[in-house]
Amino acid sequence: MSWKQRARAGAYHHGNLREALIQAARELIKEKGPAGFTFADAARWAGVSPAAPYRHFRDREALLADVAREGFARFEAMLTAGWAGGKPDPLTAFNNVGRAYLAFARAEPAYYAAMFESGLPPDLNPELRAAGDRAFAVLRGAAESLAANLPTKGRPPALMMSLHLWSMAHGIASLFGRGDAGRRTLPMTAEELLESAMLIYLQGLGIPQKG
Amino acid sequence: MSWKQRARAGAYHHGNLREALIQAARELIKEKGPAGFTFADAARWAGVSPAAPYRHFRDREALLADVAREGFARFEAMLTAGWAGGKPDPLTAFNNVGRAYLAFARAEPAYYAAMFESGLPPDLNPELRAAGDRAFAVLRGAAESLAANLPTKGRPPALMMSLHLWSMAHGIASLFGRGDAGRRTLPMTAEELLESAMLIYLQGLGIPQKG
DNA sequence: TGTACATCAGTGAACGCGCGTTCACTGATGTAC
DNA sequence: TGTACATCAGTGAACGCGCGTTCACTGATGTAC
Repeated sequence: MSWKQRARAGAYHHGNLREALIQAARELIKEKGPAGFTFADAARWAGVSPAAPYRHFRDREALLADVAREGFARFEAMLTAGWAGGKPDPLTAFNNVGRAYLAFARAEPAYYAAMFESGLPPDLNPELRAAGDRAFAVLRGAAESLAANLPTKGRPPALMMSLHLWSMAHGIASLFGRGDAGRRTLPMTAEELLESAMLIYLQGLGIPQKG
Repeated sequence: MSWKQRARAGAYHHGNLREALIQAARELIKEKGPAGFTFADAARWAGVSPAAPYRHFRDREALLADVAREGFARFEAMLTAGWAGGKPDPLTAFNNVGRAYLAFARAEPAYYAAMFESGLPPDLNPELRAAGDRAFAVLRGAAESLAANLPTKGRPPALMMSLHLWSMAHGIASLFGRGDAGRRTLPMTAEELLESAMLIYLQGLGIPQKG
């Protein structure tokens, strides 16, 4: 019978309020943007009193930072899956990382906004910064594998190549590939735009295209 | 003496409150982000009563949209100046458009944020949309001039090339070249990153580099 | 050139509202013995 | 296995505050004659 008592009484101790608040923030950010939610909002969404969130987060910004941190972790996982250890070949896998970037931005507009458009200064929050760096490291690893196949002469540093990929994917995602109302319409898909850019870029690097 | 009376009494009729409010919004956005200012804030900054802004803007969002619209107009002017009619040659001028993009983002973080990160849906405000299109038209014109010098065979559409430039410049500016606290540090300048990317990209298009 | 009047652009007081935050509290849970 | 106690995670009432918005108003400006 104790489980039954728990189920009834469970309303008091929420059990996992911390995660519920992050989930609430995501929901509210998706609807109204990173600026469009309040601490009280999140509490209401999670079904607790307005004082409850203070048990878990110092303030609204701390909650927002945790959403961003969690977002970077999922982002990292998605990029890693896109890379797939360089399979079937580094060139294809490199392109797949770009596609994963776009897929994440579209599927998770709330995480994306918290990560990149919330105004949180990346350099002032070490944990957040570290989470972002781990995600970027995936891009860098991919660029390094790809660079290894290039002729040494005139080869750009892998770090730079990874920053090129990051910037291009980020620009396309922010302008044309977002999952919220800020998206600009385009006479092609975001994926096609990225793929065409990568094609020309890789050609410039001297990487032979598949025929 | 009438000028003196004006100077004293001028406090009543502000004279150019509309512009003053836009200026106030820019100042406040620069400090605290697009979400970080209120209608009352702007009025206070401009030195008028909290009811005064209603004579000029329906609400906060209308003011924000006007900031963005004005921003796009200045952006367009800056890109046009960068292009400089394709002088000294289309290739150099094309790169200069990219530099102008970065320069604007760095020099005008408030405009940039209002234009691209305020959450205003671009497709729901025709005037705003038109202002953005005019700015983009500069990129497109530049890409068309550049494309005219390319071998016809395998040449990508100029529209696509201009979208590539836009996305890359935007990605770099948003991540590494912004003028506010959201900037990520980088082991090179944003300009160097853009230039290196363009170099590879143009090589991929078969455009001979200058030696 | 002067006067009367309409219009415009601001005032300032007032309001209801929701937010952030604090506080003493209490119900539920975990643990020592 | 049961009991006492400490700790934890929530309540709910309260507060001060600033915001958005309305309102009747008034000072300044422009214009007709």
